[in-house]
Amino acid sequence: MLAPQASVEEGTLADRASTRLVQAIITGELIQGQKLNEAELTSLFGIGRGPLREALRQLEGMRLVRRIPHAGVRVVQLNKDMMADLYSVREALEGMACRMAAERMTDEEVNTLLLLLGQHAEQIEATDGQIYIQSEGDFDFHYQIALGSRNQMLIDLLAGELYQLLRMCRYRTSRLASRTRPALQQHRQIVEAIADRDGELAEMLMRRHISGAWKSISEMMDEDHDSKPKLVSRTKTASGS
Amino acid sequence: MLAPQASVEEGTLADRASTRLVQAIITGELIQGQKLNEAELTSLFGIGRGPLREALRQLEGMRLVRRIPHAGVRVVQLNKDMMADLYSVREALEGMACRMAAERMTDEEVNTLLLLLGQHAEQIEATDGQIYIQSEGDFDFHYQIALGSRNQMLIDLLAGELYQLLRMCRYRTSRLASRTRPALQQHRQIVEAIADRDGELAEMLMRRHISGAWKSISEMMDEDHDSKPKLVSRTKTASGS
DNA sequence: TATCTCCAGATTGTCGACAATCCATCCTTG
DNA sequence: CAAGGATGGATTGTCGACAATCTGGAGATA
Repeated sequence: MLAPQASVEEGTLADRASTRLVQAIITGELIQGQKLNEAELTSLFGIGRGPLREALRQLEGMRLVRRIPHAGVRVVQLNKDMMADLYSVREALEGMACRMAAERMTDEEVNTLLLLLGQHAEQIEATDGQIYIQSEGDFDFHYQIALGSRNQMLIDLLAGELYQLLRMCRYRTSRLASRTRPALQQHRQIVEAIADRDGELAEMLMRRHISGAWKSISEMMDEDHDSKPKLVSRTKTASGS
Repeated sequence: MLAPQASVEEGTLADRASTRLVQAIITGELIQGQKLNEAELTSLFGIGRGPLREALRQLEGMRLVRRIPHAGVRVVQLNKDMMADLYSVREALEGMACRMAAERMTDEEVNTLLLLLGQHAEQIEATDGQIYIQSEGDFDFHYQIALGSRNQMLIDLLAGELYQLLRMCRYRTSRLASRTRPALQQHRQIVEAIADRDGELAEMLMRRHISGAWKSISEMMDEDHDSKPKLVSRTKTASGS
């Protein structure tokens, strides 16, 4: 279960609880669909219910939990439909971000991207193509491009709520996705287009990169779904409710 | 000032406070940049600080307020950059929504859209082209198209956080935007493309519609900005009681 | 006079206790 | 025995009070 002690000691208790919960949900420490009991969490975190409830409200805004009045909050269920929605939205948003980044990024930022590609290539060689996808935060390729768009709202969306959901997807599908080398190659092409200040091409390549990733993940999920009886889900995979 | 009594009596106090605050911010009852004092709001709403703080966390997630730890929350300042960002994001998102809607909407939904256009035309004639933009909620054209996309994440974004920000923009610029008739004409073309199930064209028309709207608003803001000596100050934004 | 320090008031952050609501179980009743 | 309703426990929603932090100004010192 979750470690009873927080690692950082800065910020308000609500904010700290929020980041801890985000991490716990993304890594799977908190199972999808699991009911989050306030009393348990408060005693676990050693905080009162006030800050905890504020944190939960924040998580609700990030779509990481679903809250039903008088019935508690549950960790979100990442079904295939939701992931498809996420990748579609990312395709539109990151495509735009990529075009803007090509137009607005400084040369230094482009160099940073190139450096990133080098590091990723090394990681792939060192781990034989396993953990490329796991790179996070400042080191994430897509994150850097979002920053380059200079569109704060876009940055907030891609680096905030949608990014957390994406990390959640990656954690659940990392054992499936083994297409790190083609991904790296596509990243190279994208950076090349950005370096050439070719916004149109950069957008197109990014969109293709994301839709291709989804196609690959989608297929692998189907195979995985067939082989295993899968965890407890609602009656049908179709759009619920 | 805000009315001291809530109109609806359902849901938790936090949720009710949230919707009231959203409304107050959008309509300008709460001035942009204004500091939100918890004590004032609690006595005004007749609720405790717990629910109020939860509501404020929620508003923060919608980008309607900015919170600084130990320094309180302020209503967001809608400057031109932020509005430009919003319209860019909308262009990408609504463009995609429009394409998906053309592919996925039922014929009944398309008919609903046509009906909407008729109502809007009537309103324009009745008010001589004034209040078309103000239509909201279920009756909003863009909202209906978002619903037609069948992408829940897209719907949440466009009908949720981004929609509130858009309404806020509209309230601030309604006196400027008098291009209701060309907008209606563009809406007609979009519905036509959707009815023809031509997703590509529908997307393109929607993107052009939104970017055109922004260009118009942007120019009018510049003119308005020149005529007046600016009224937004960074400090001491008179927290009038 | 300008600047620094320190204090008091105000505001935000946090906690514990109480009230309202929901859920599962058991009991009654046909 | 099945169906419906009552009941107790658990959980969420809410409030008031206390602690931590910030802000603004008064006063001292160079």
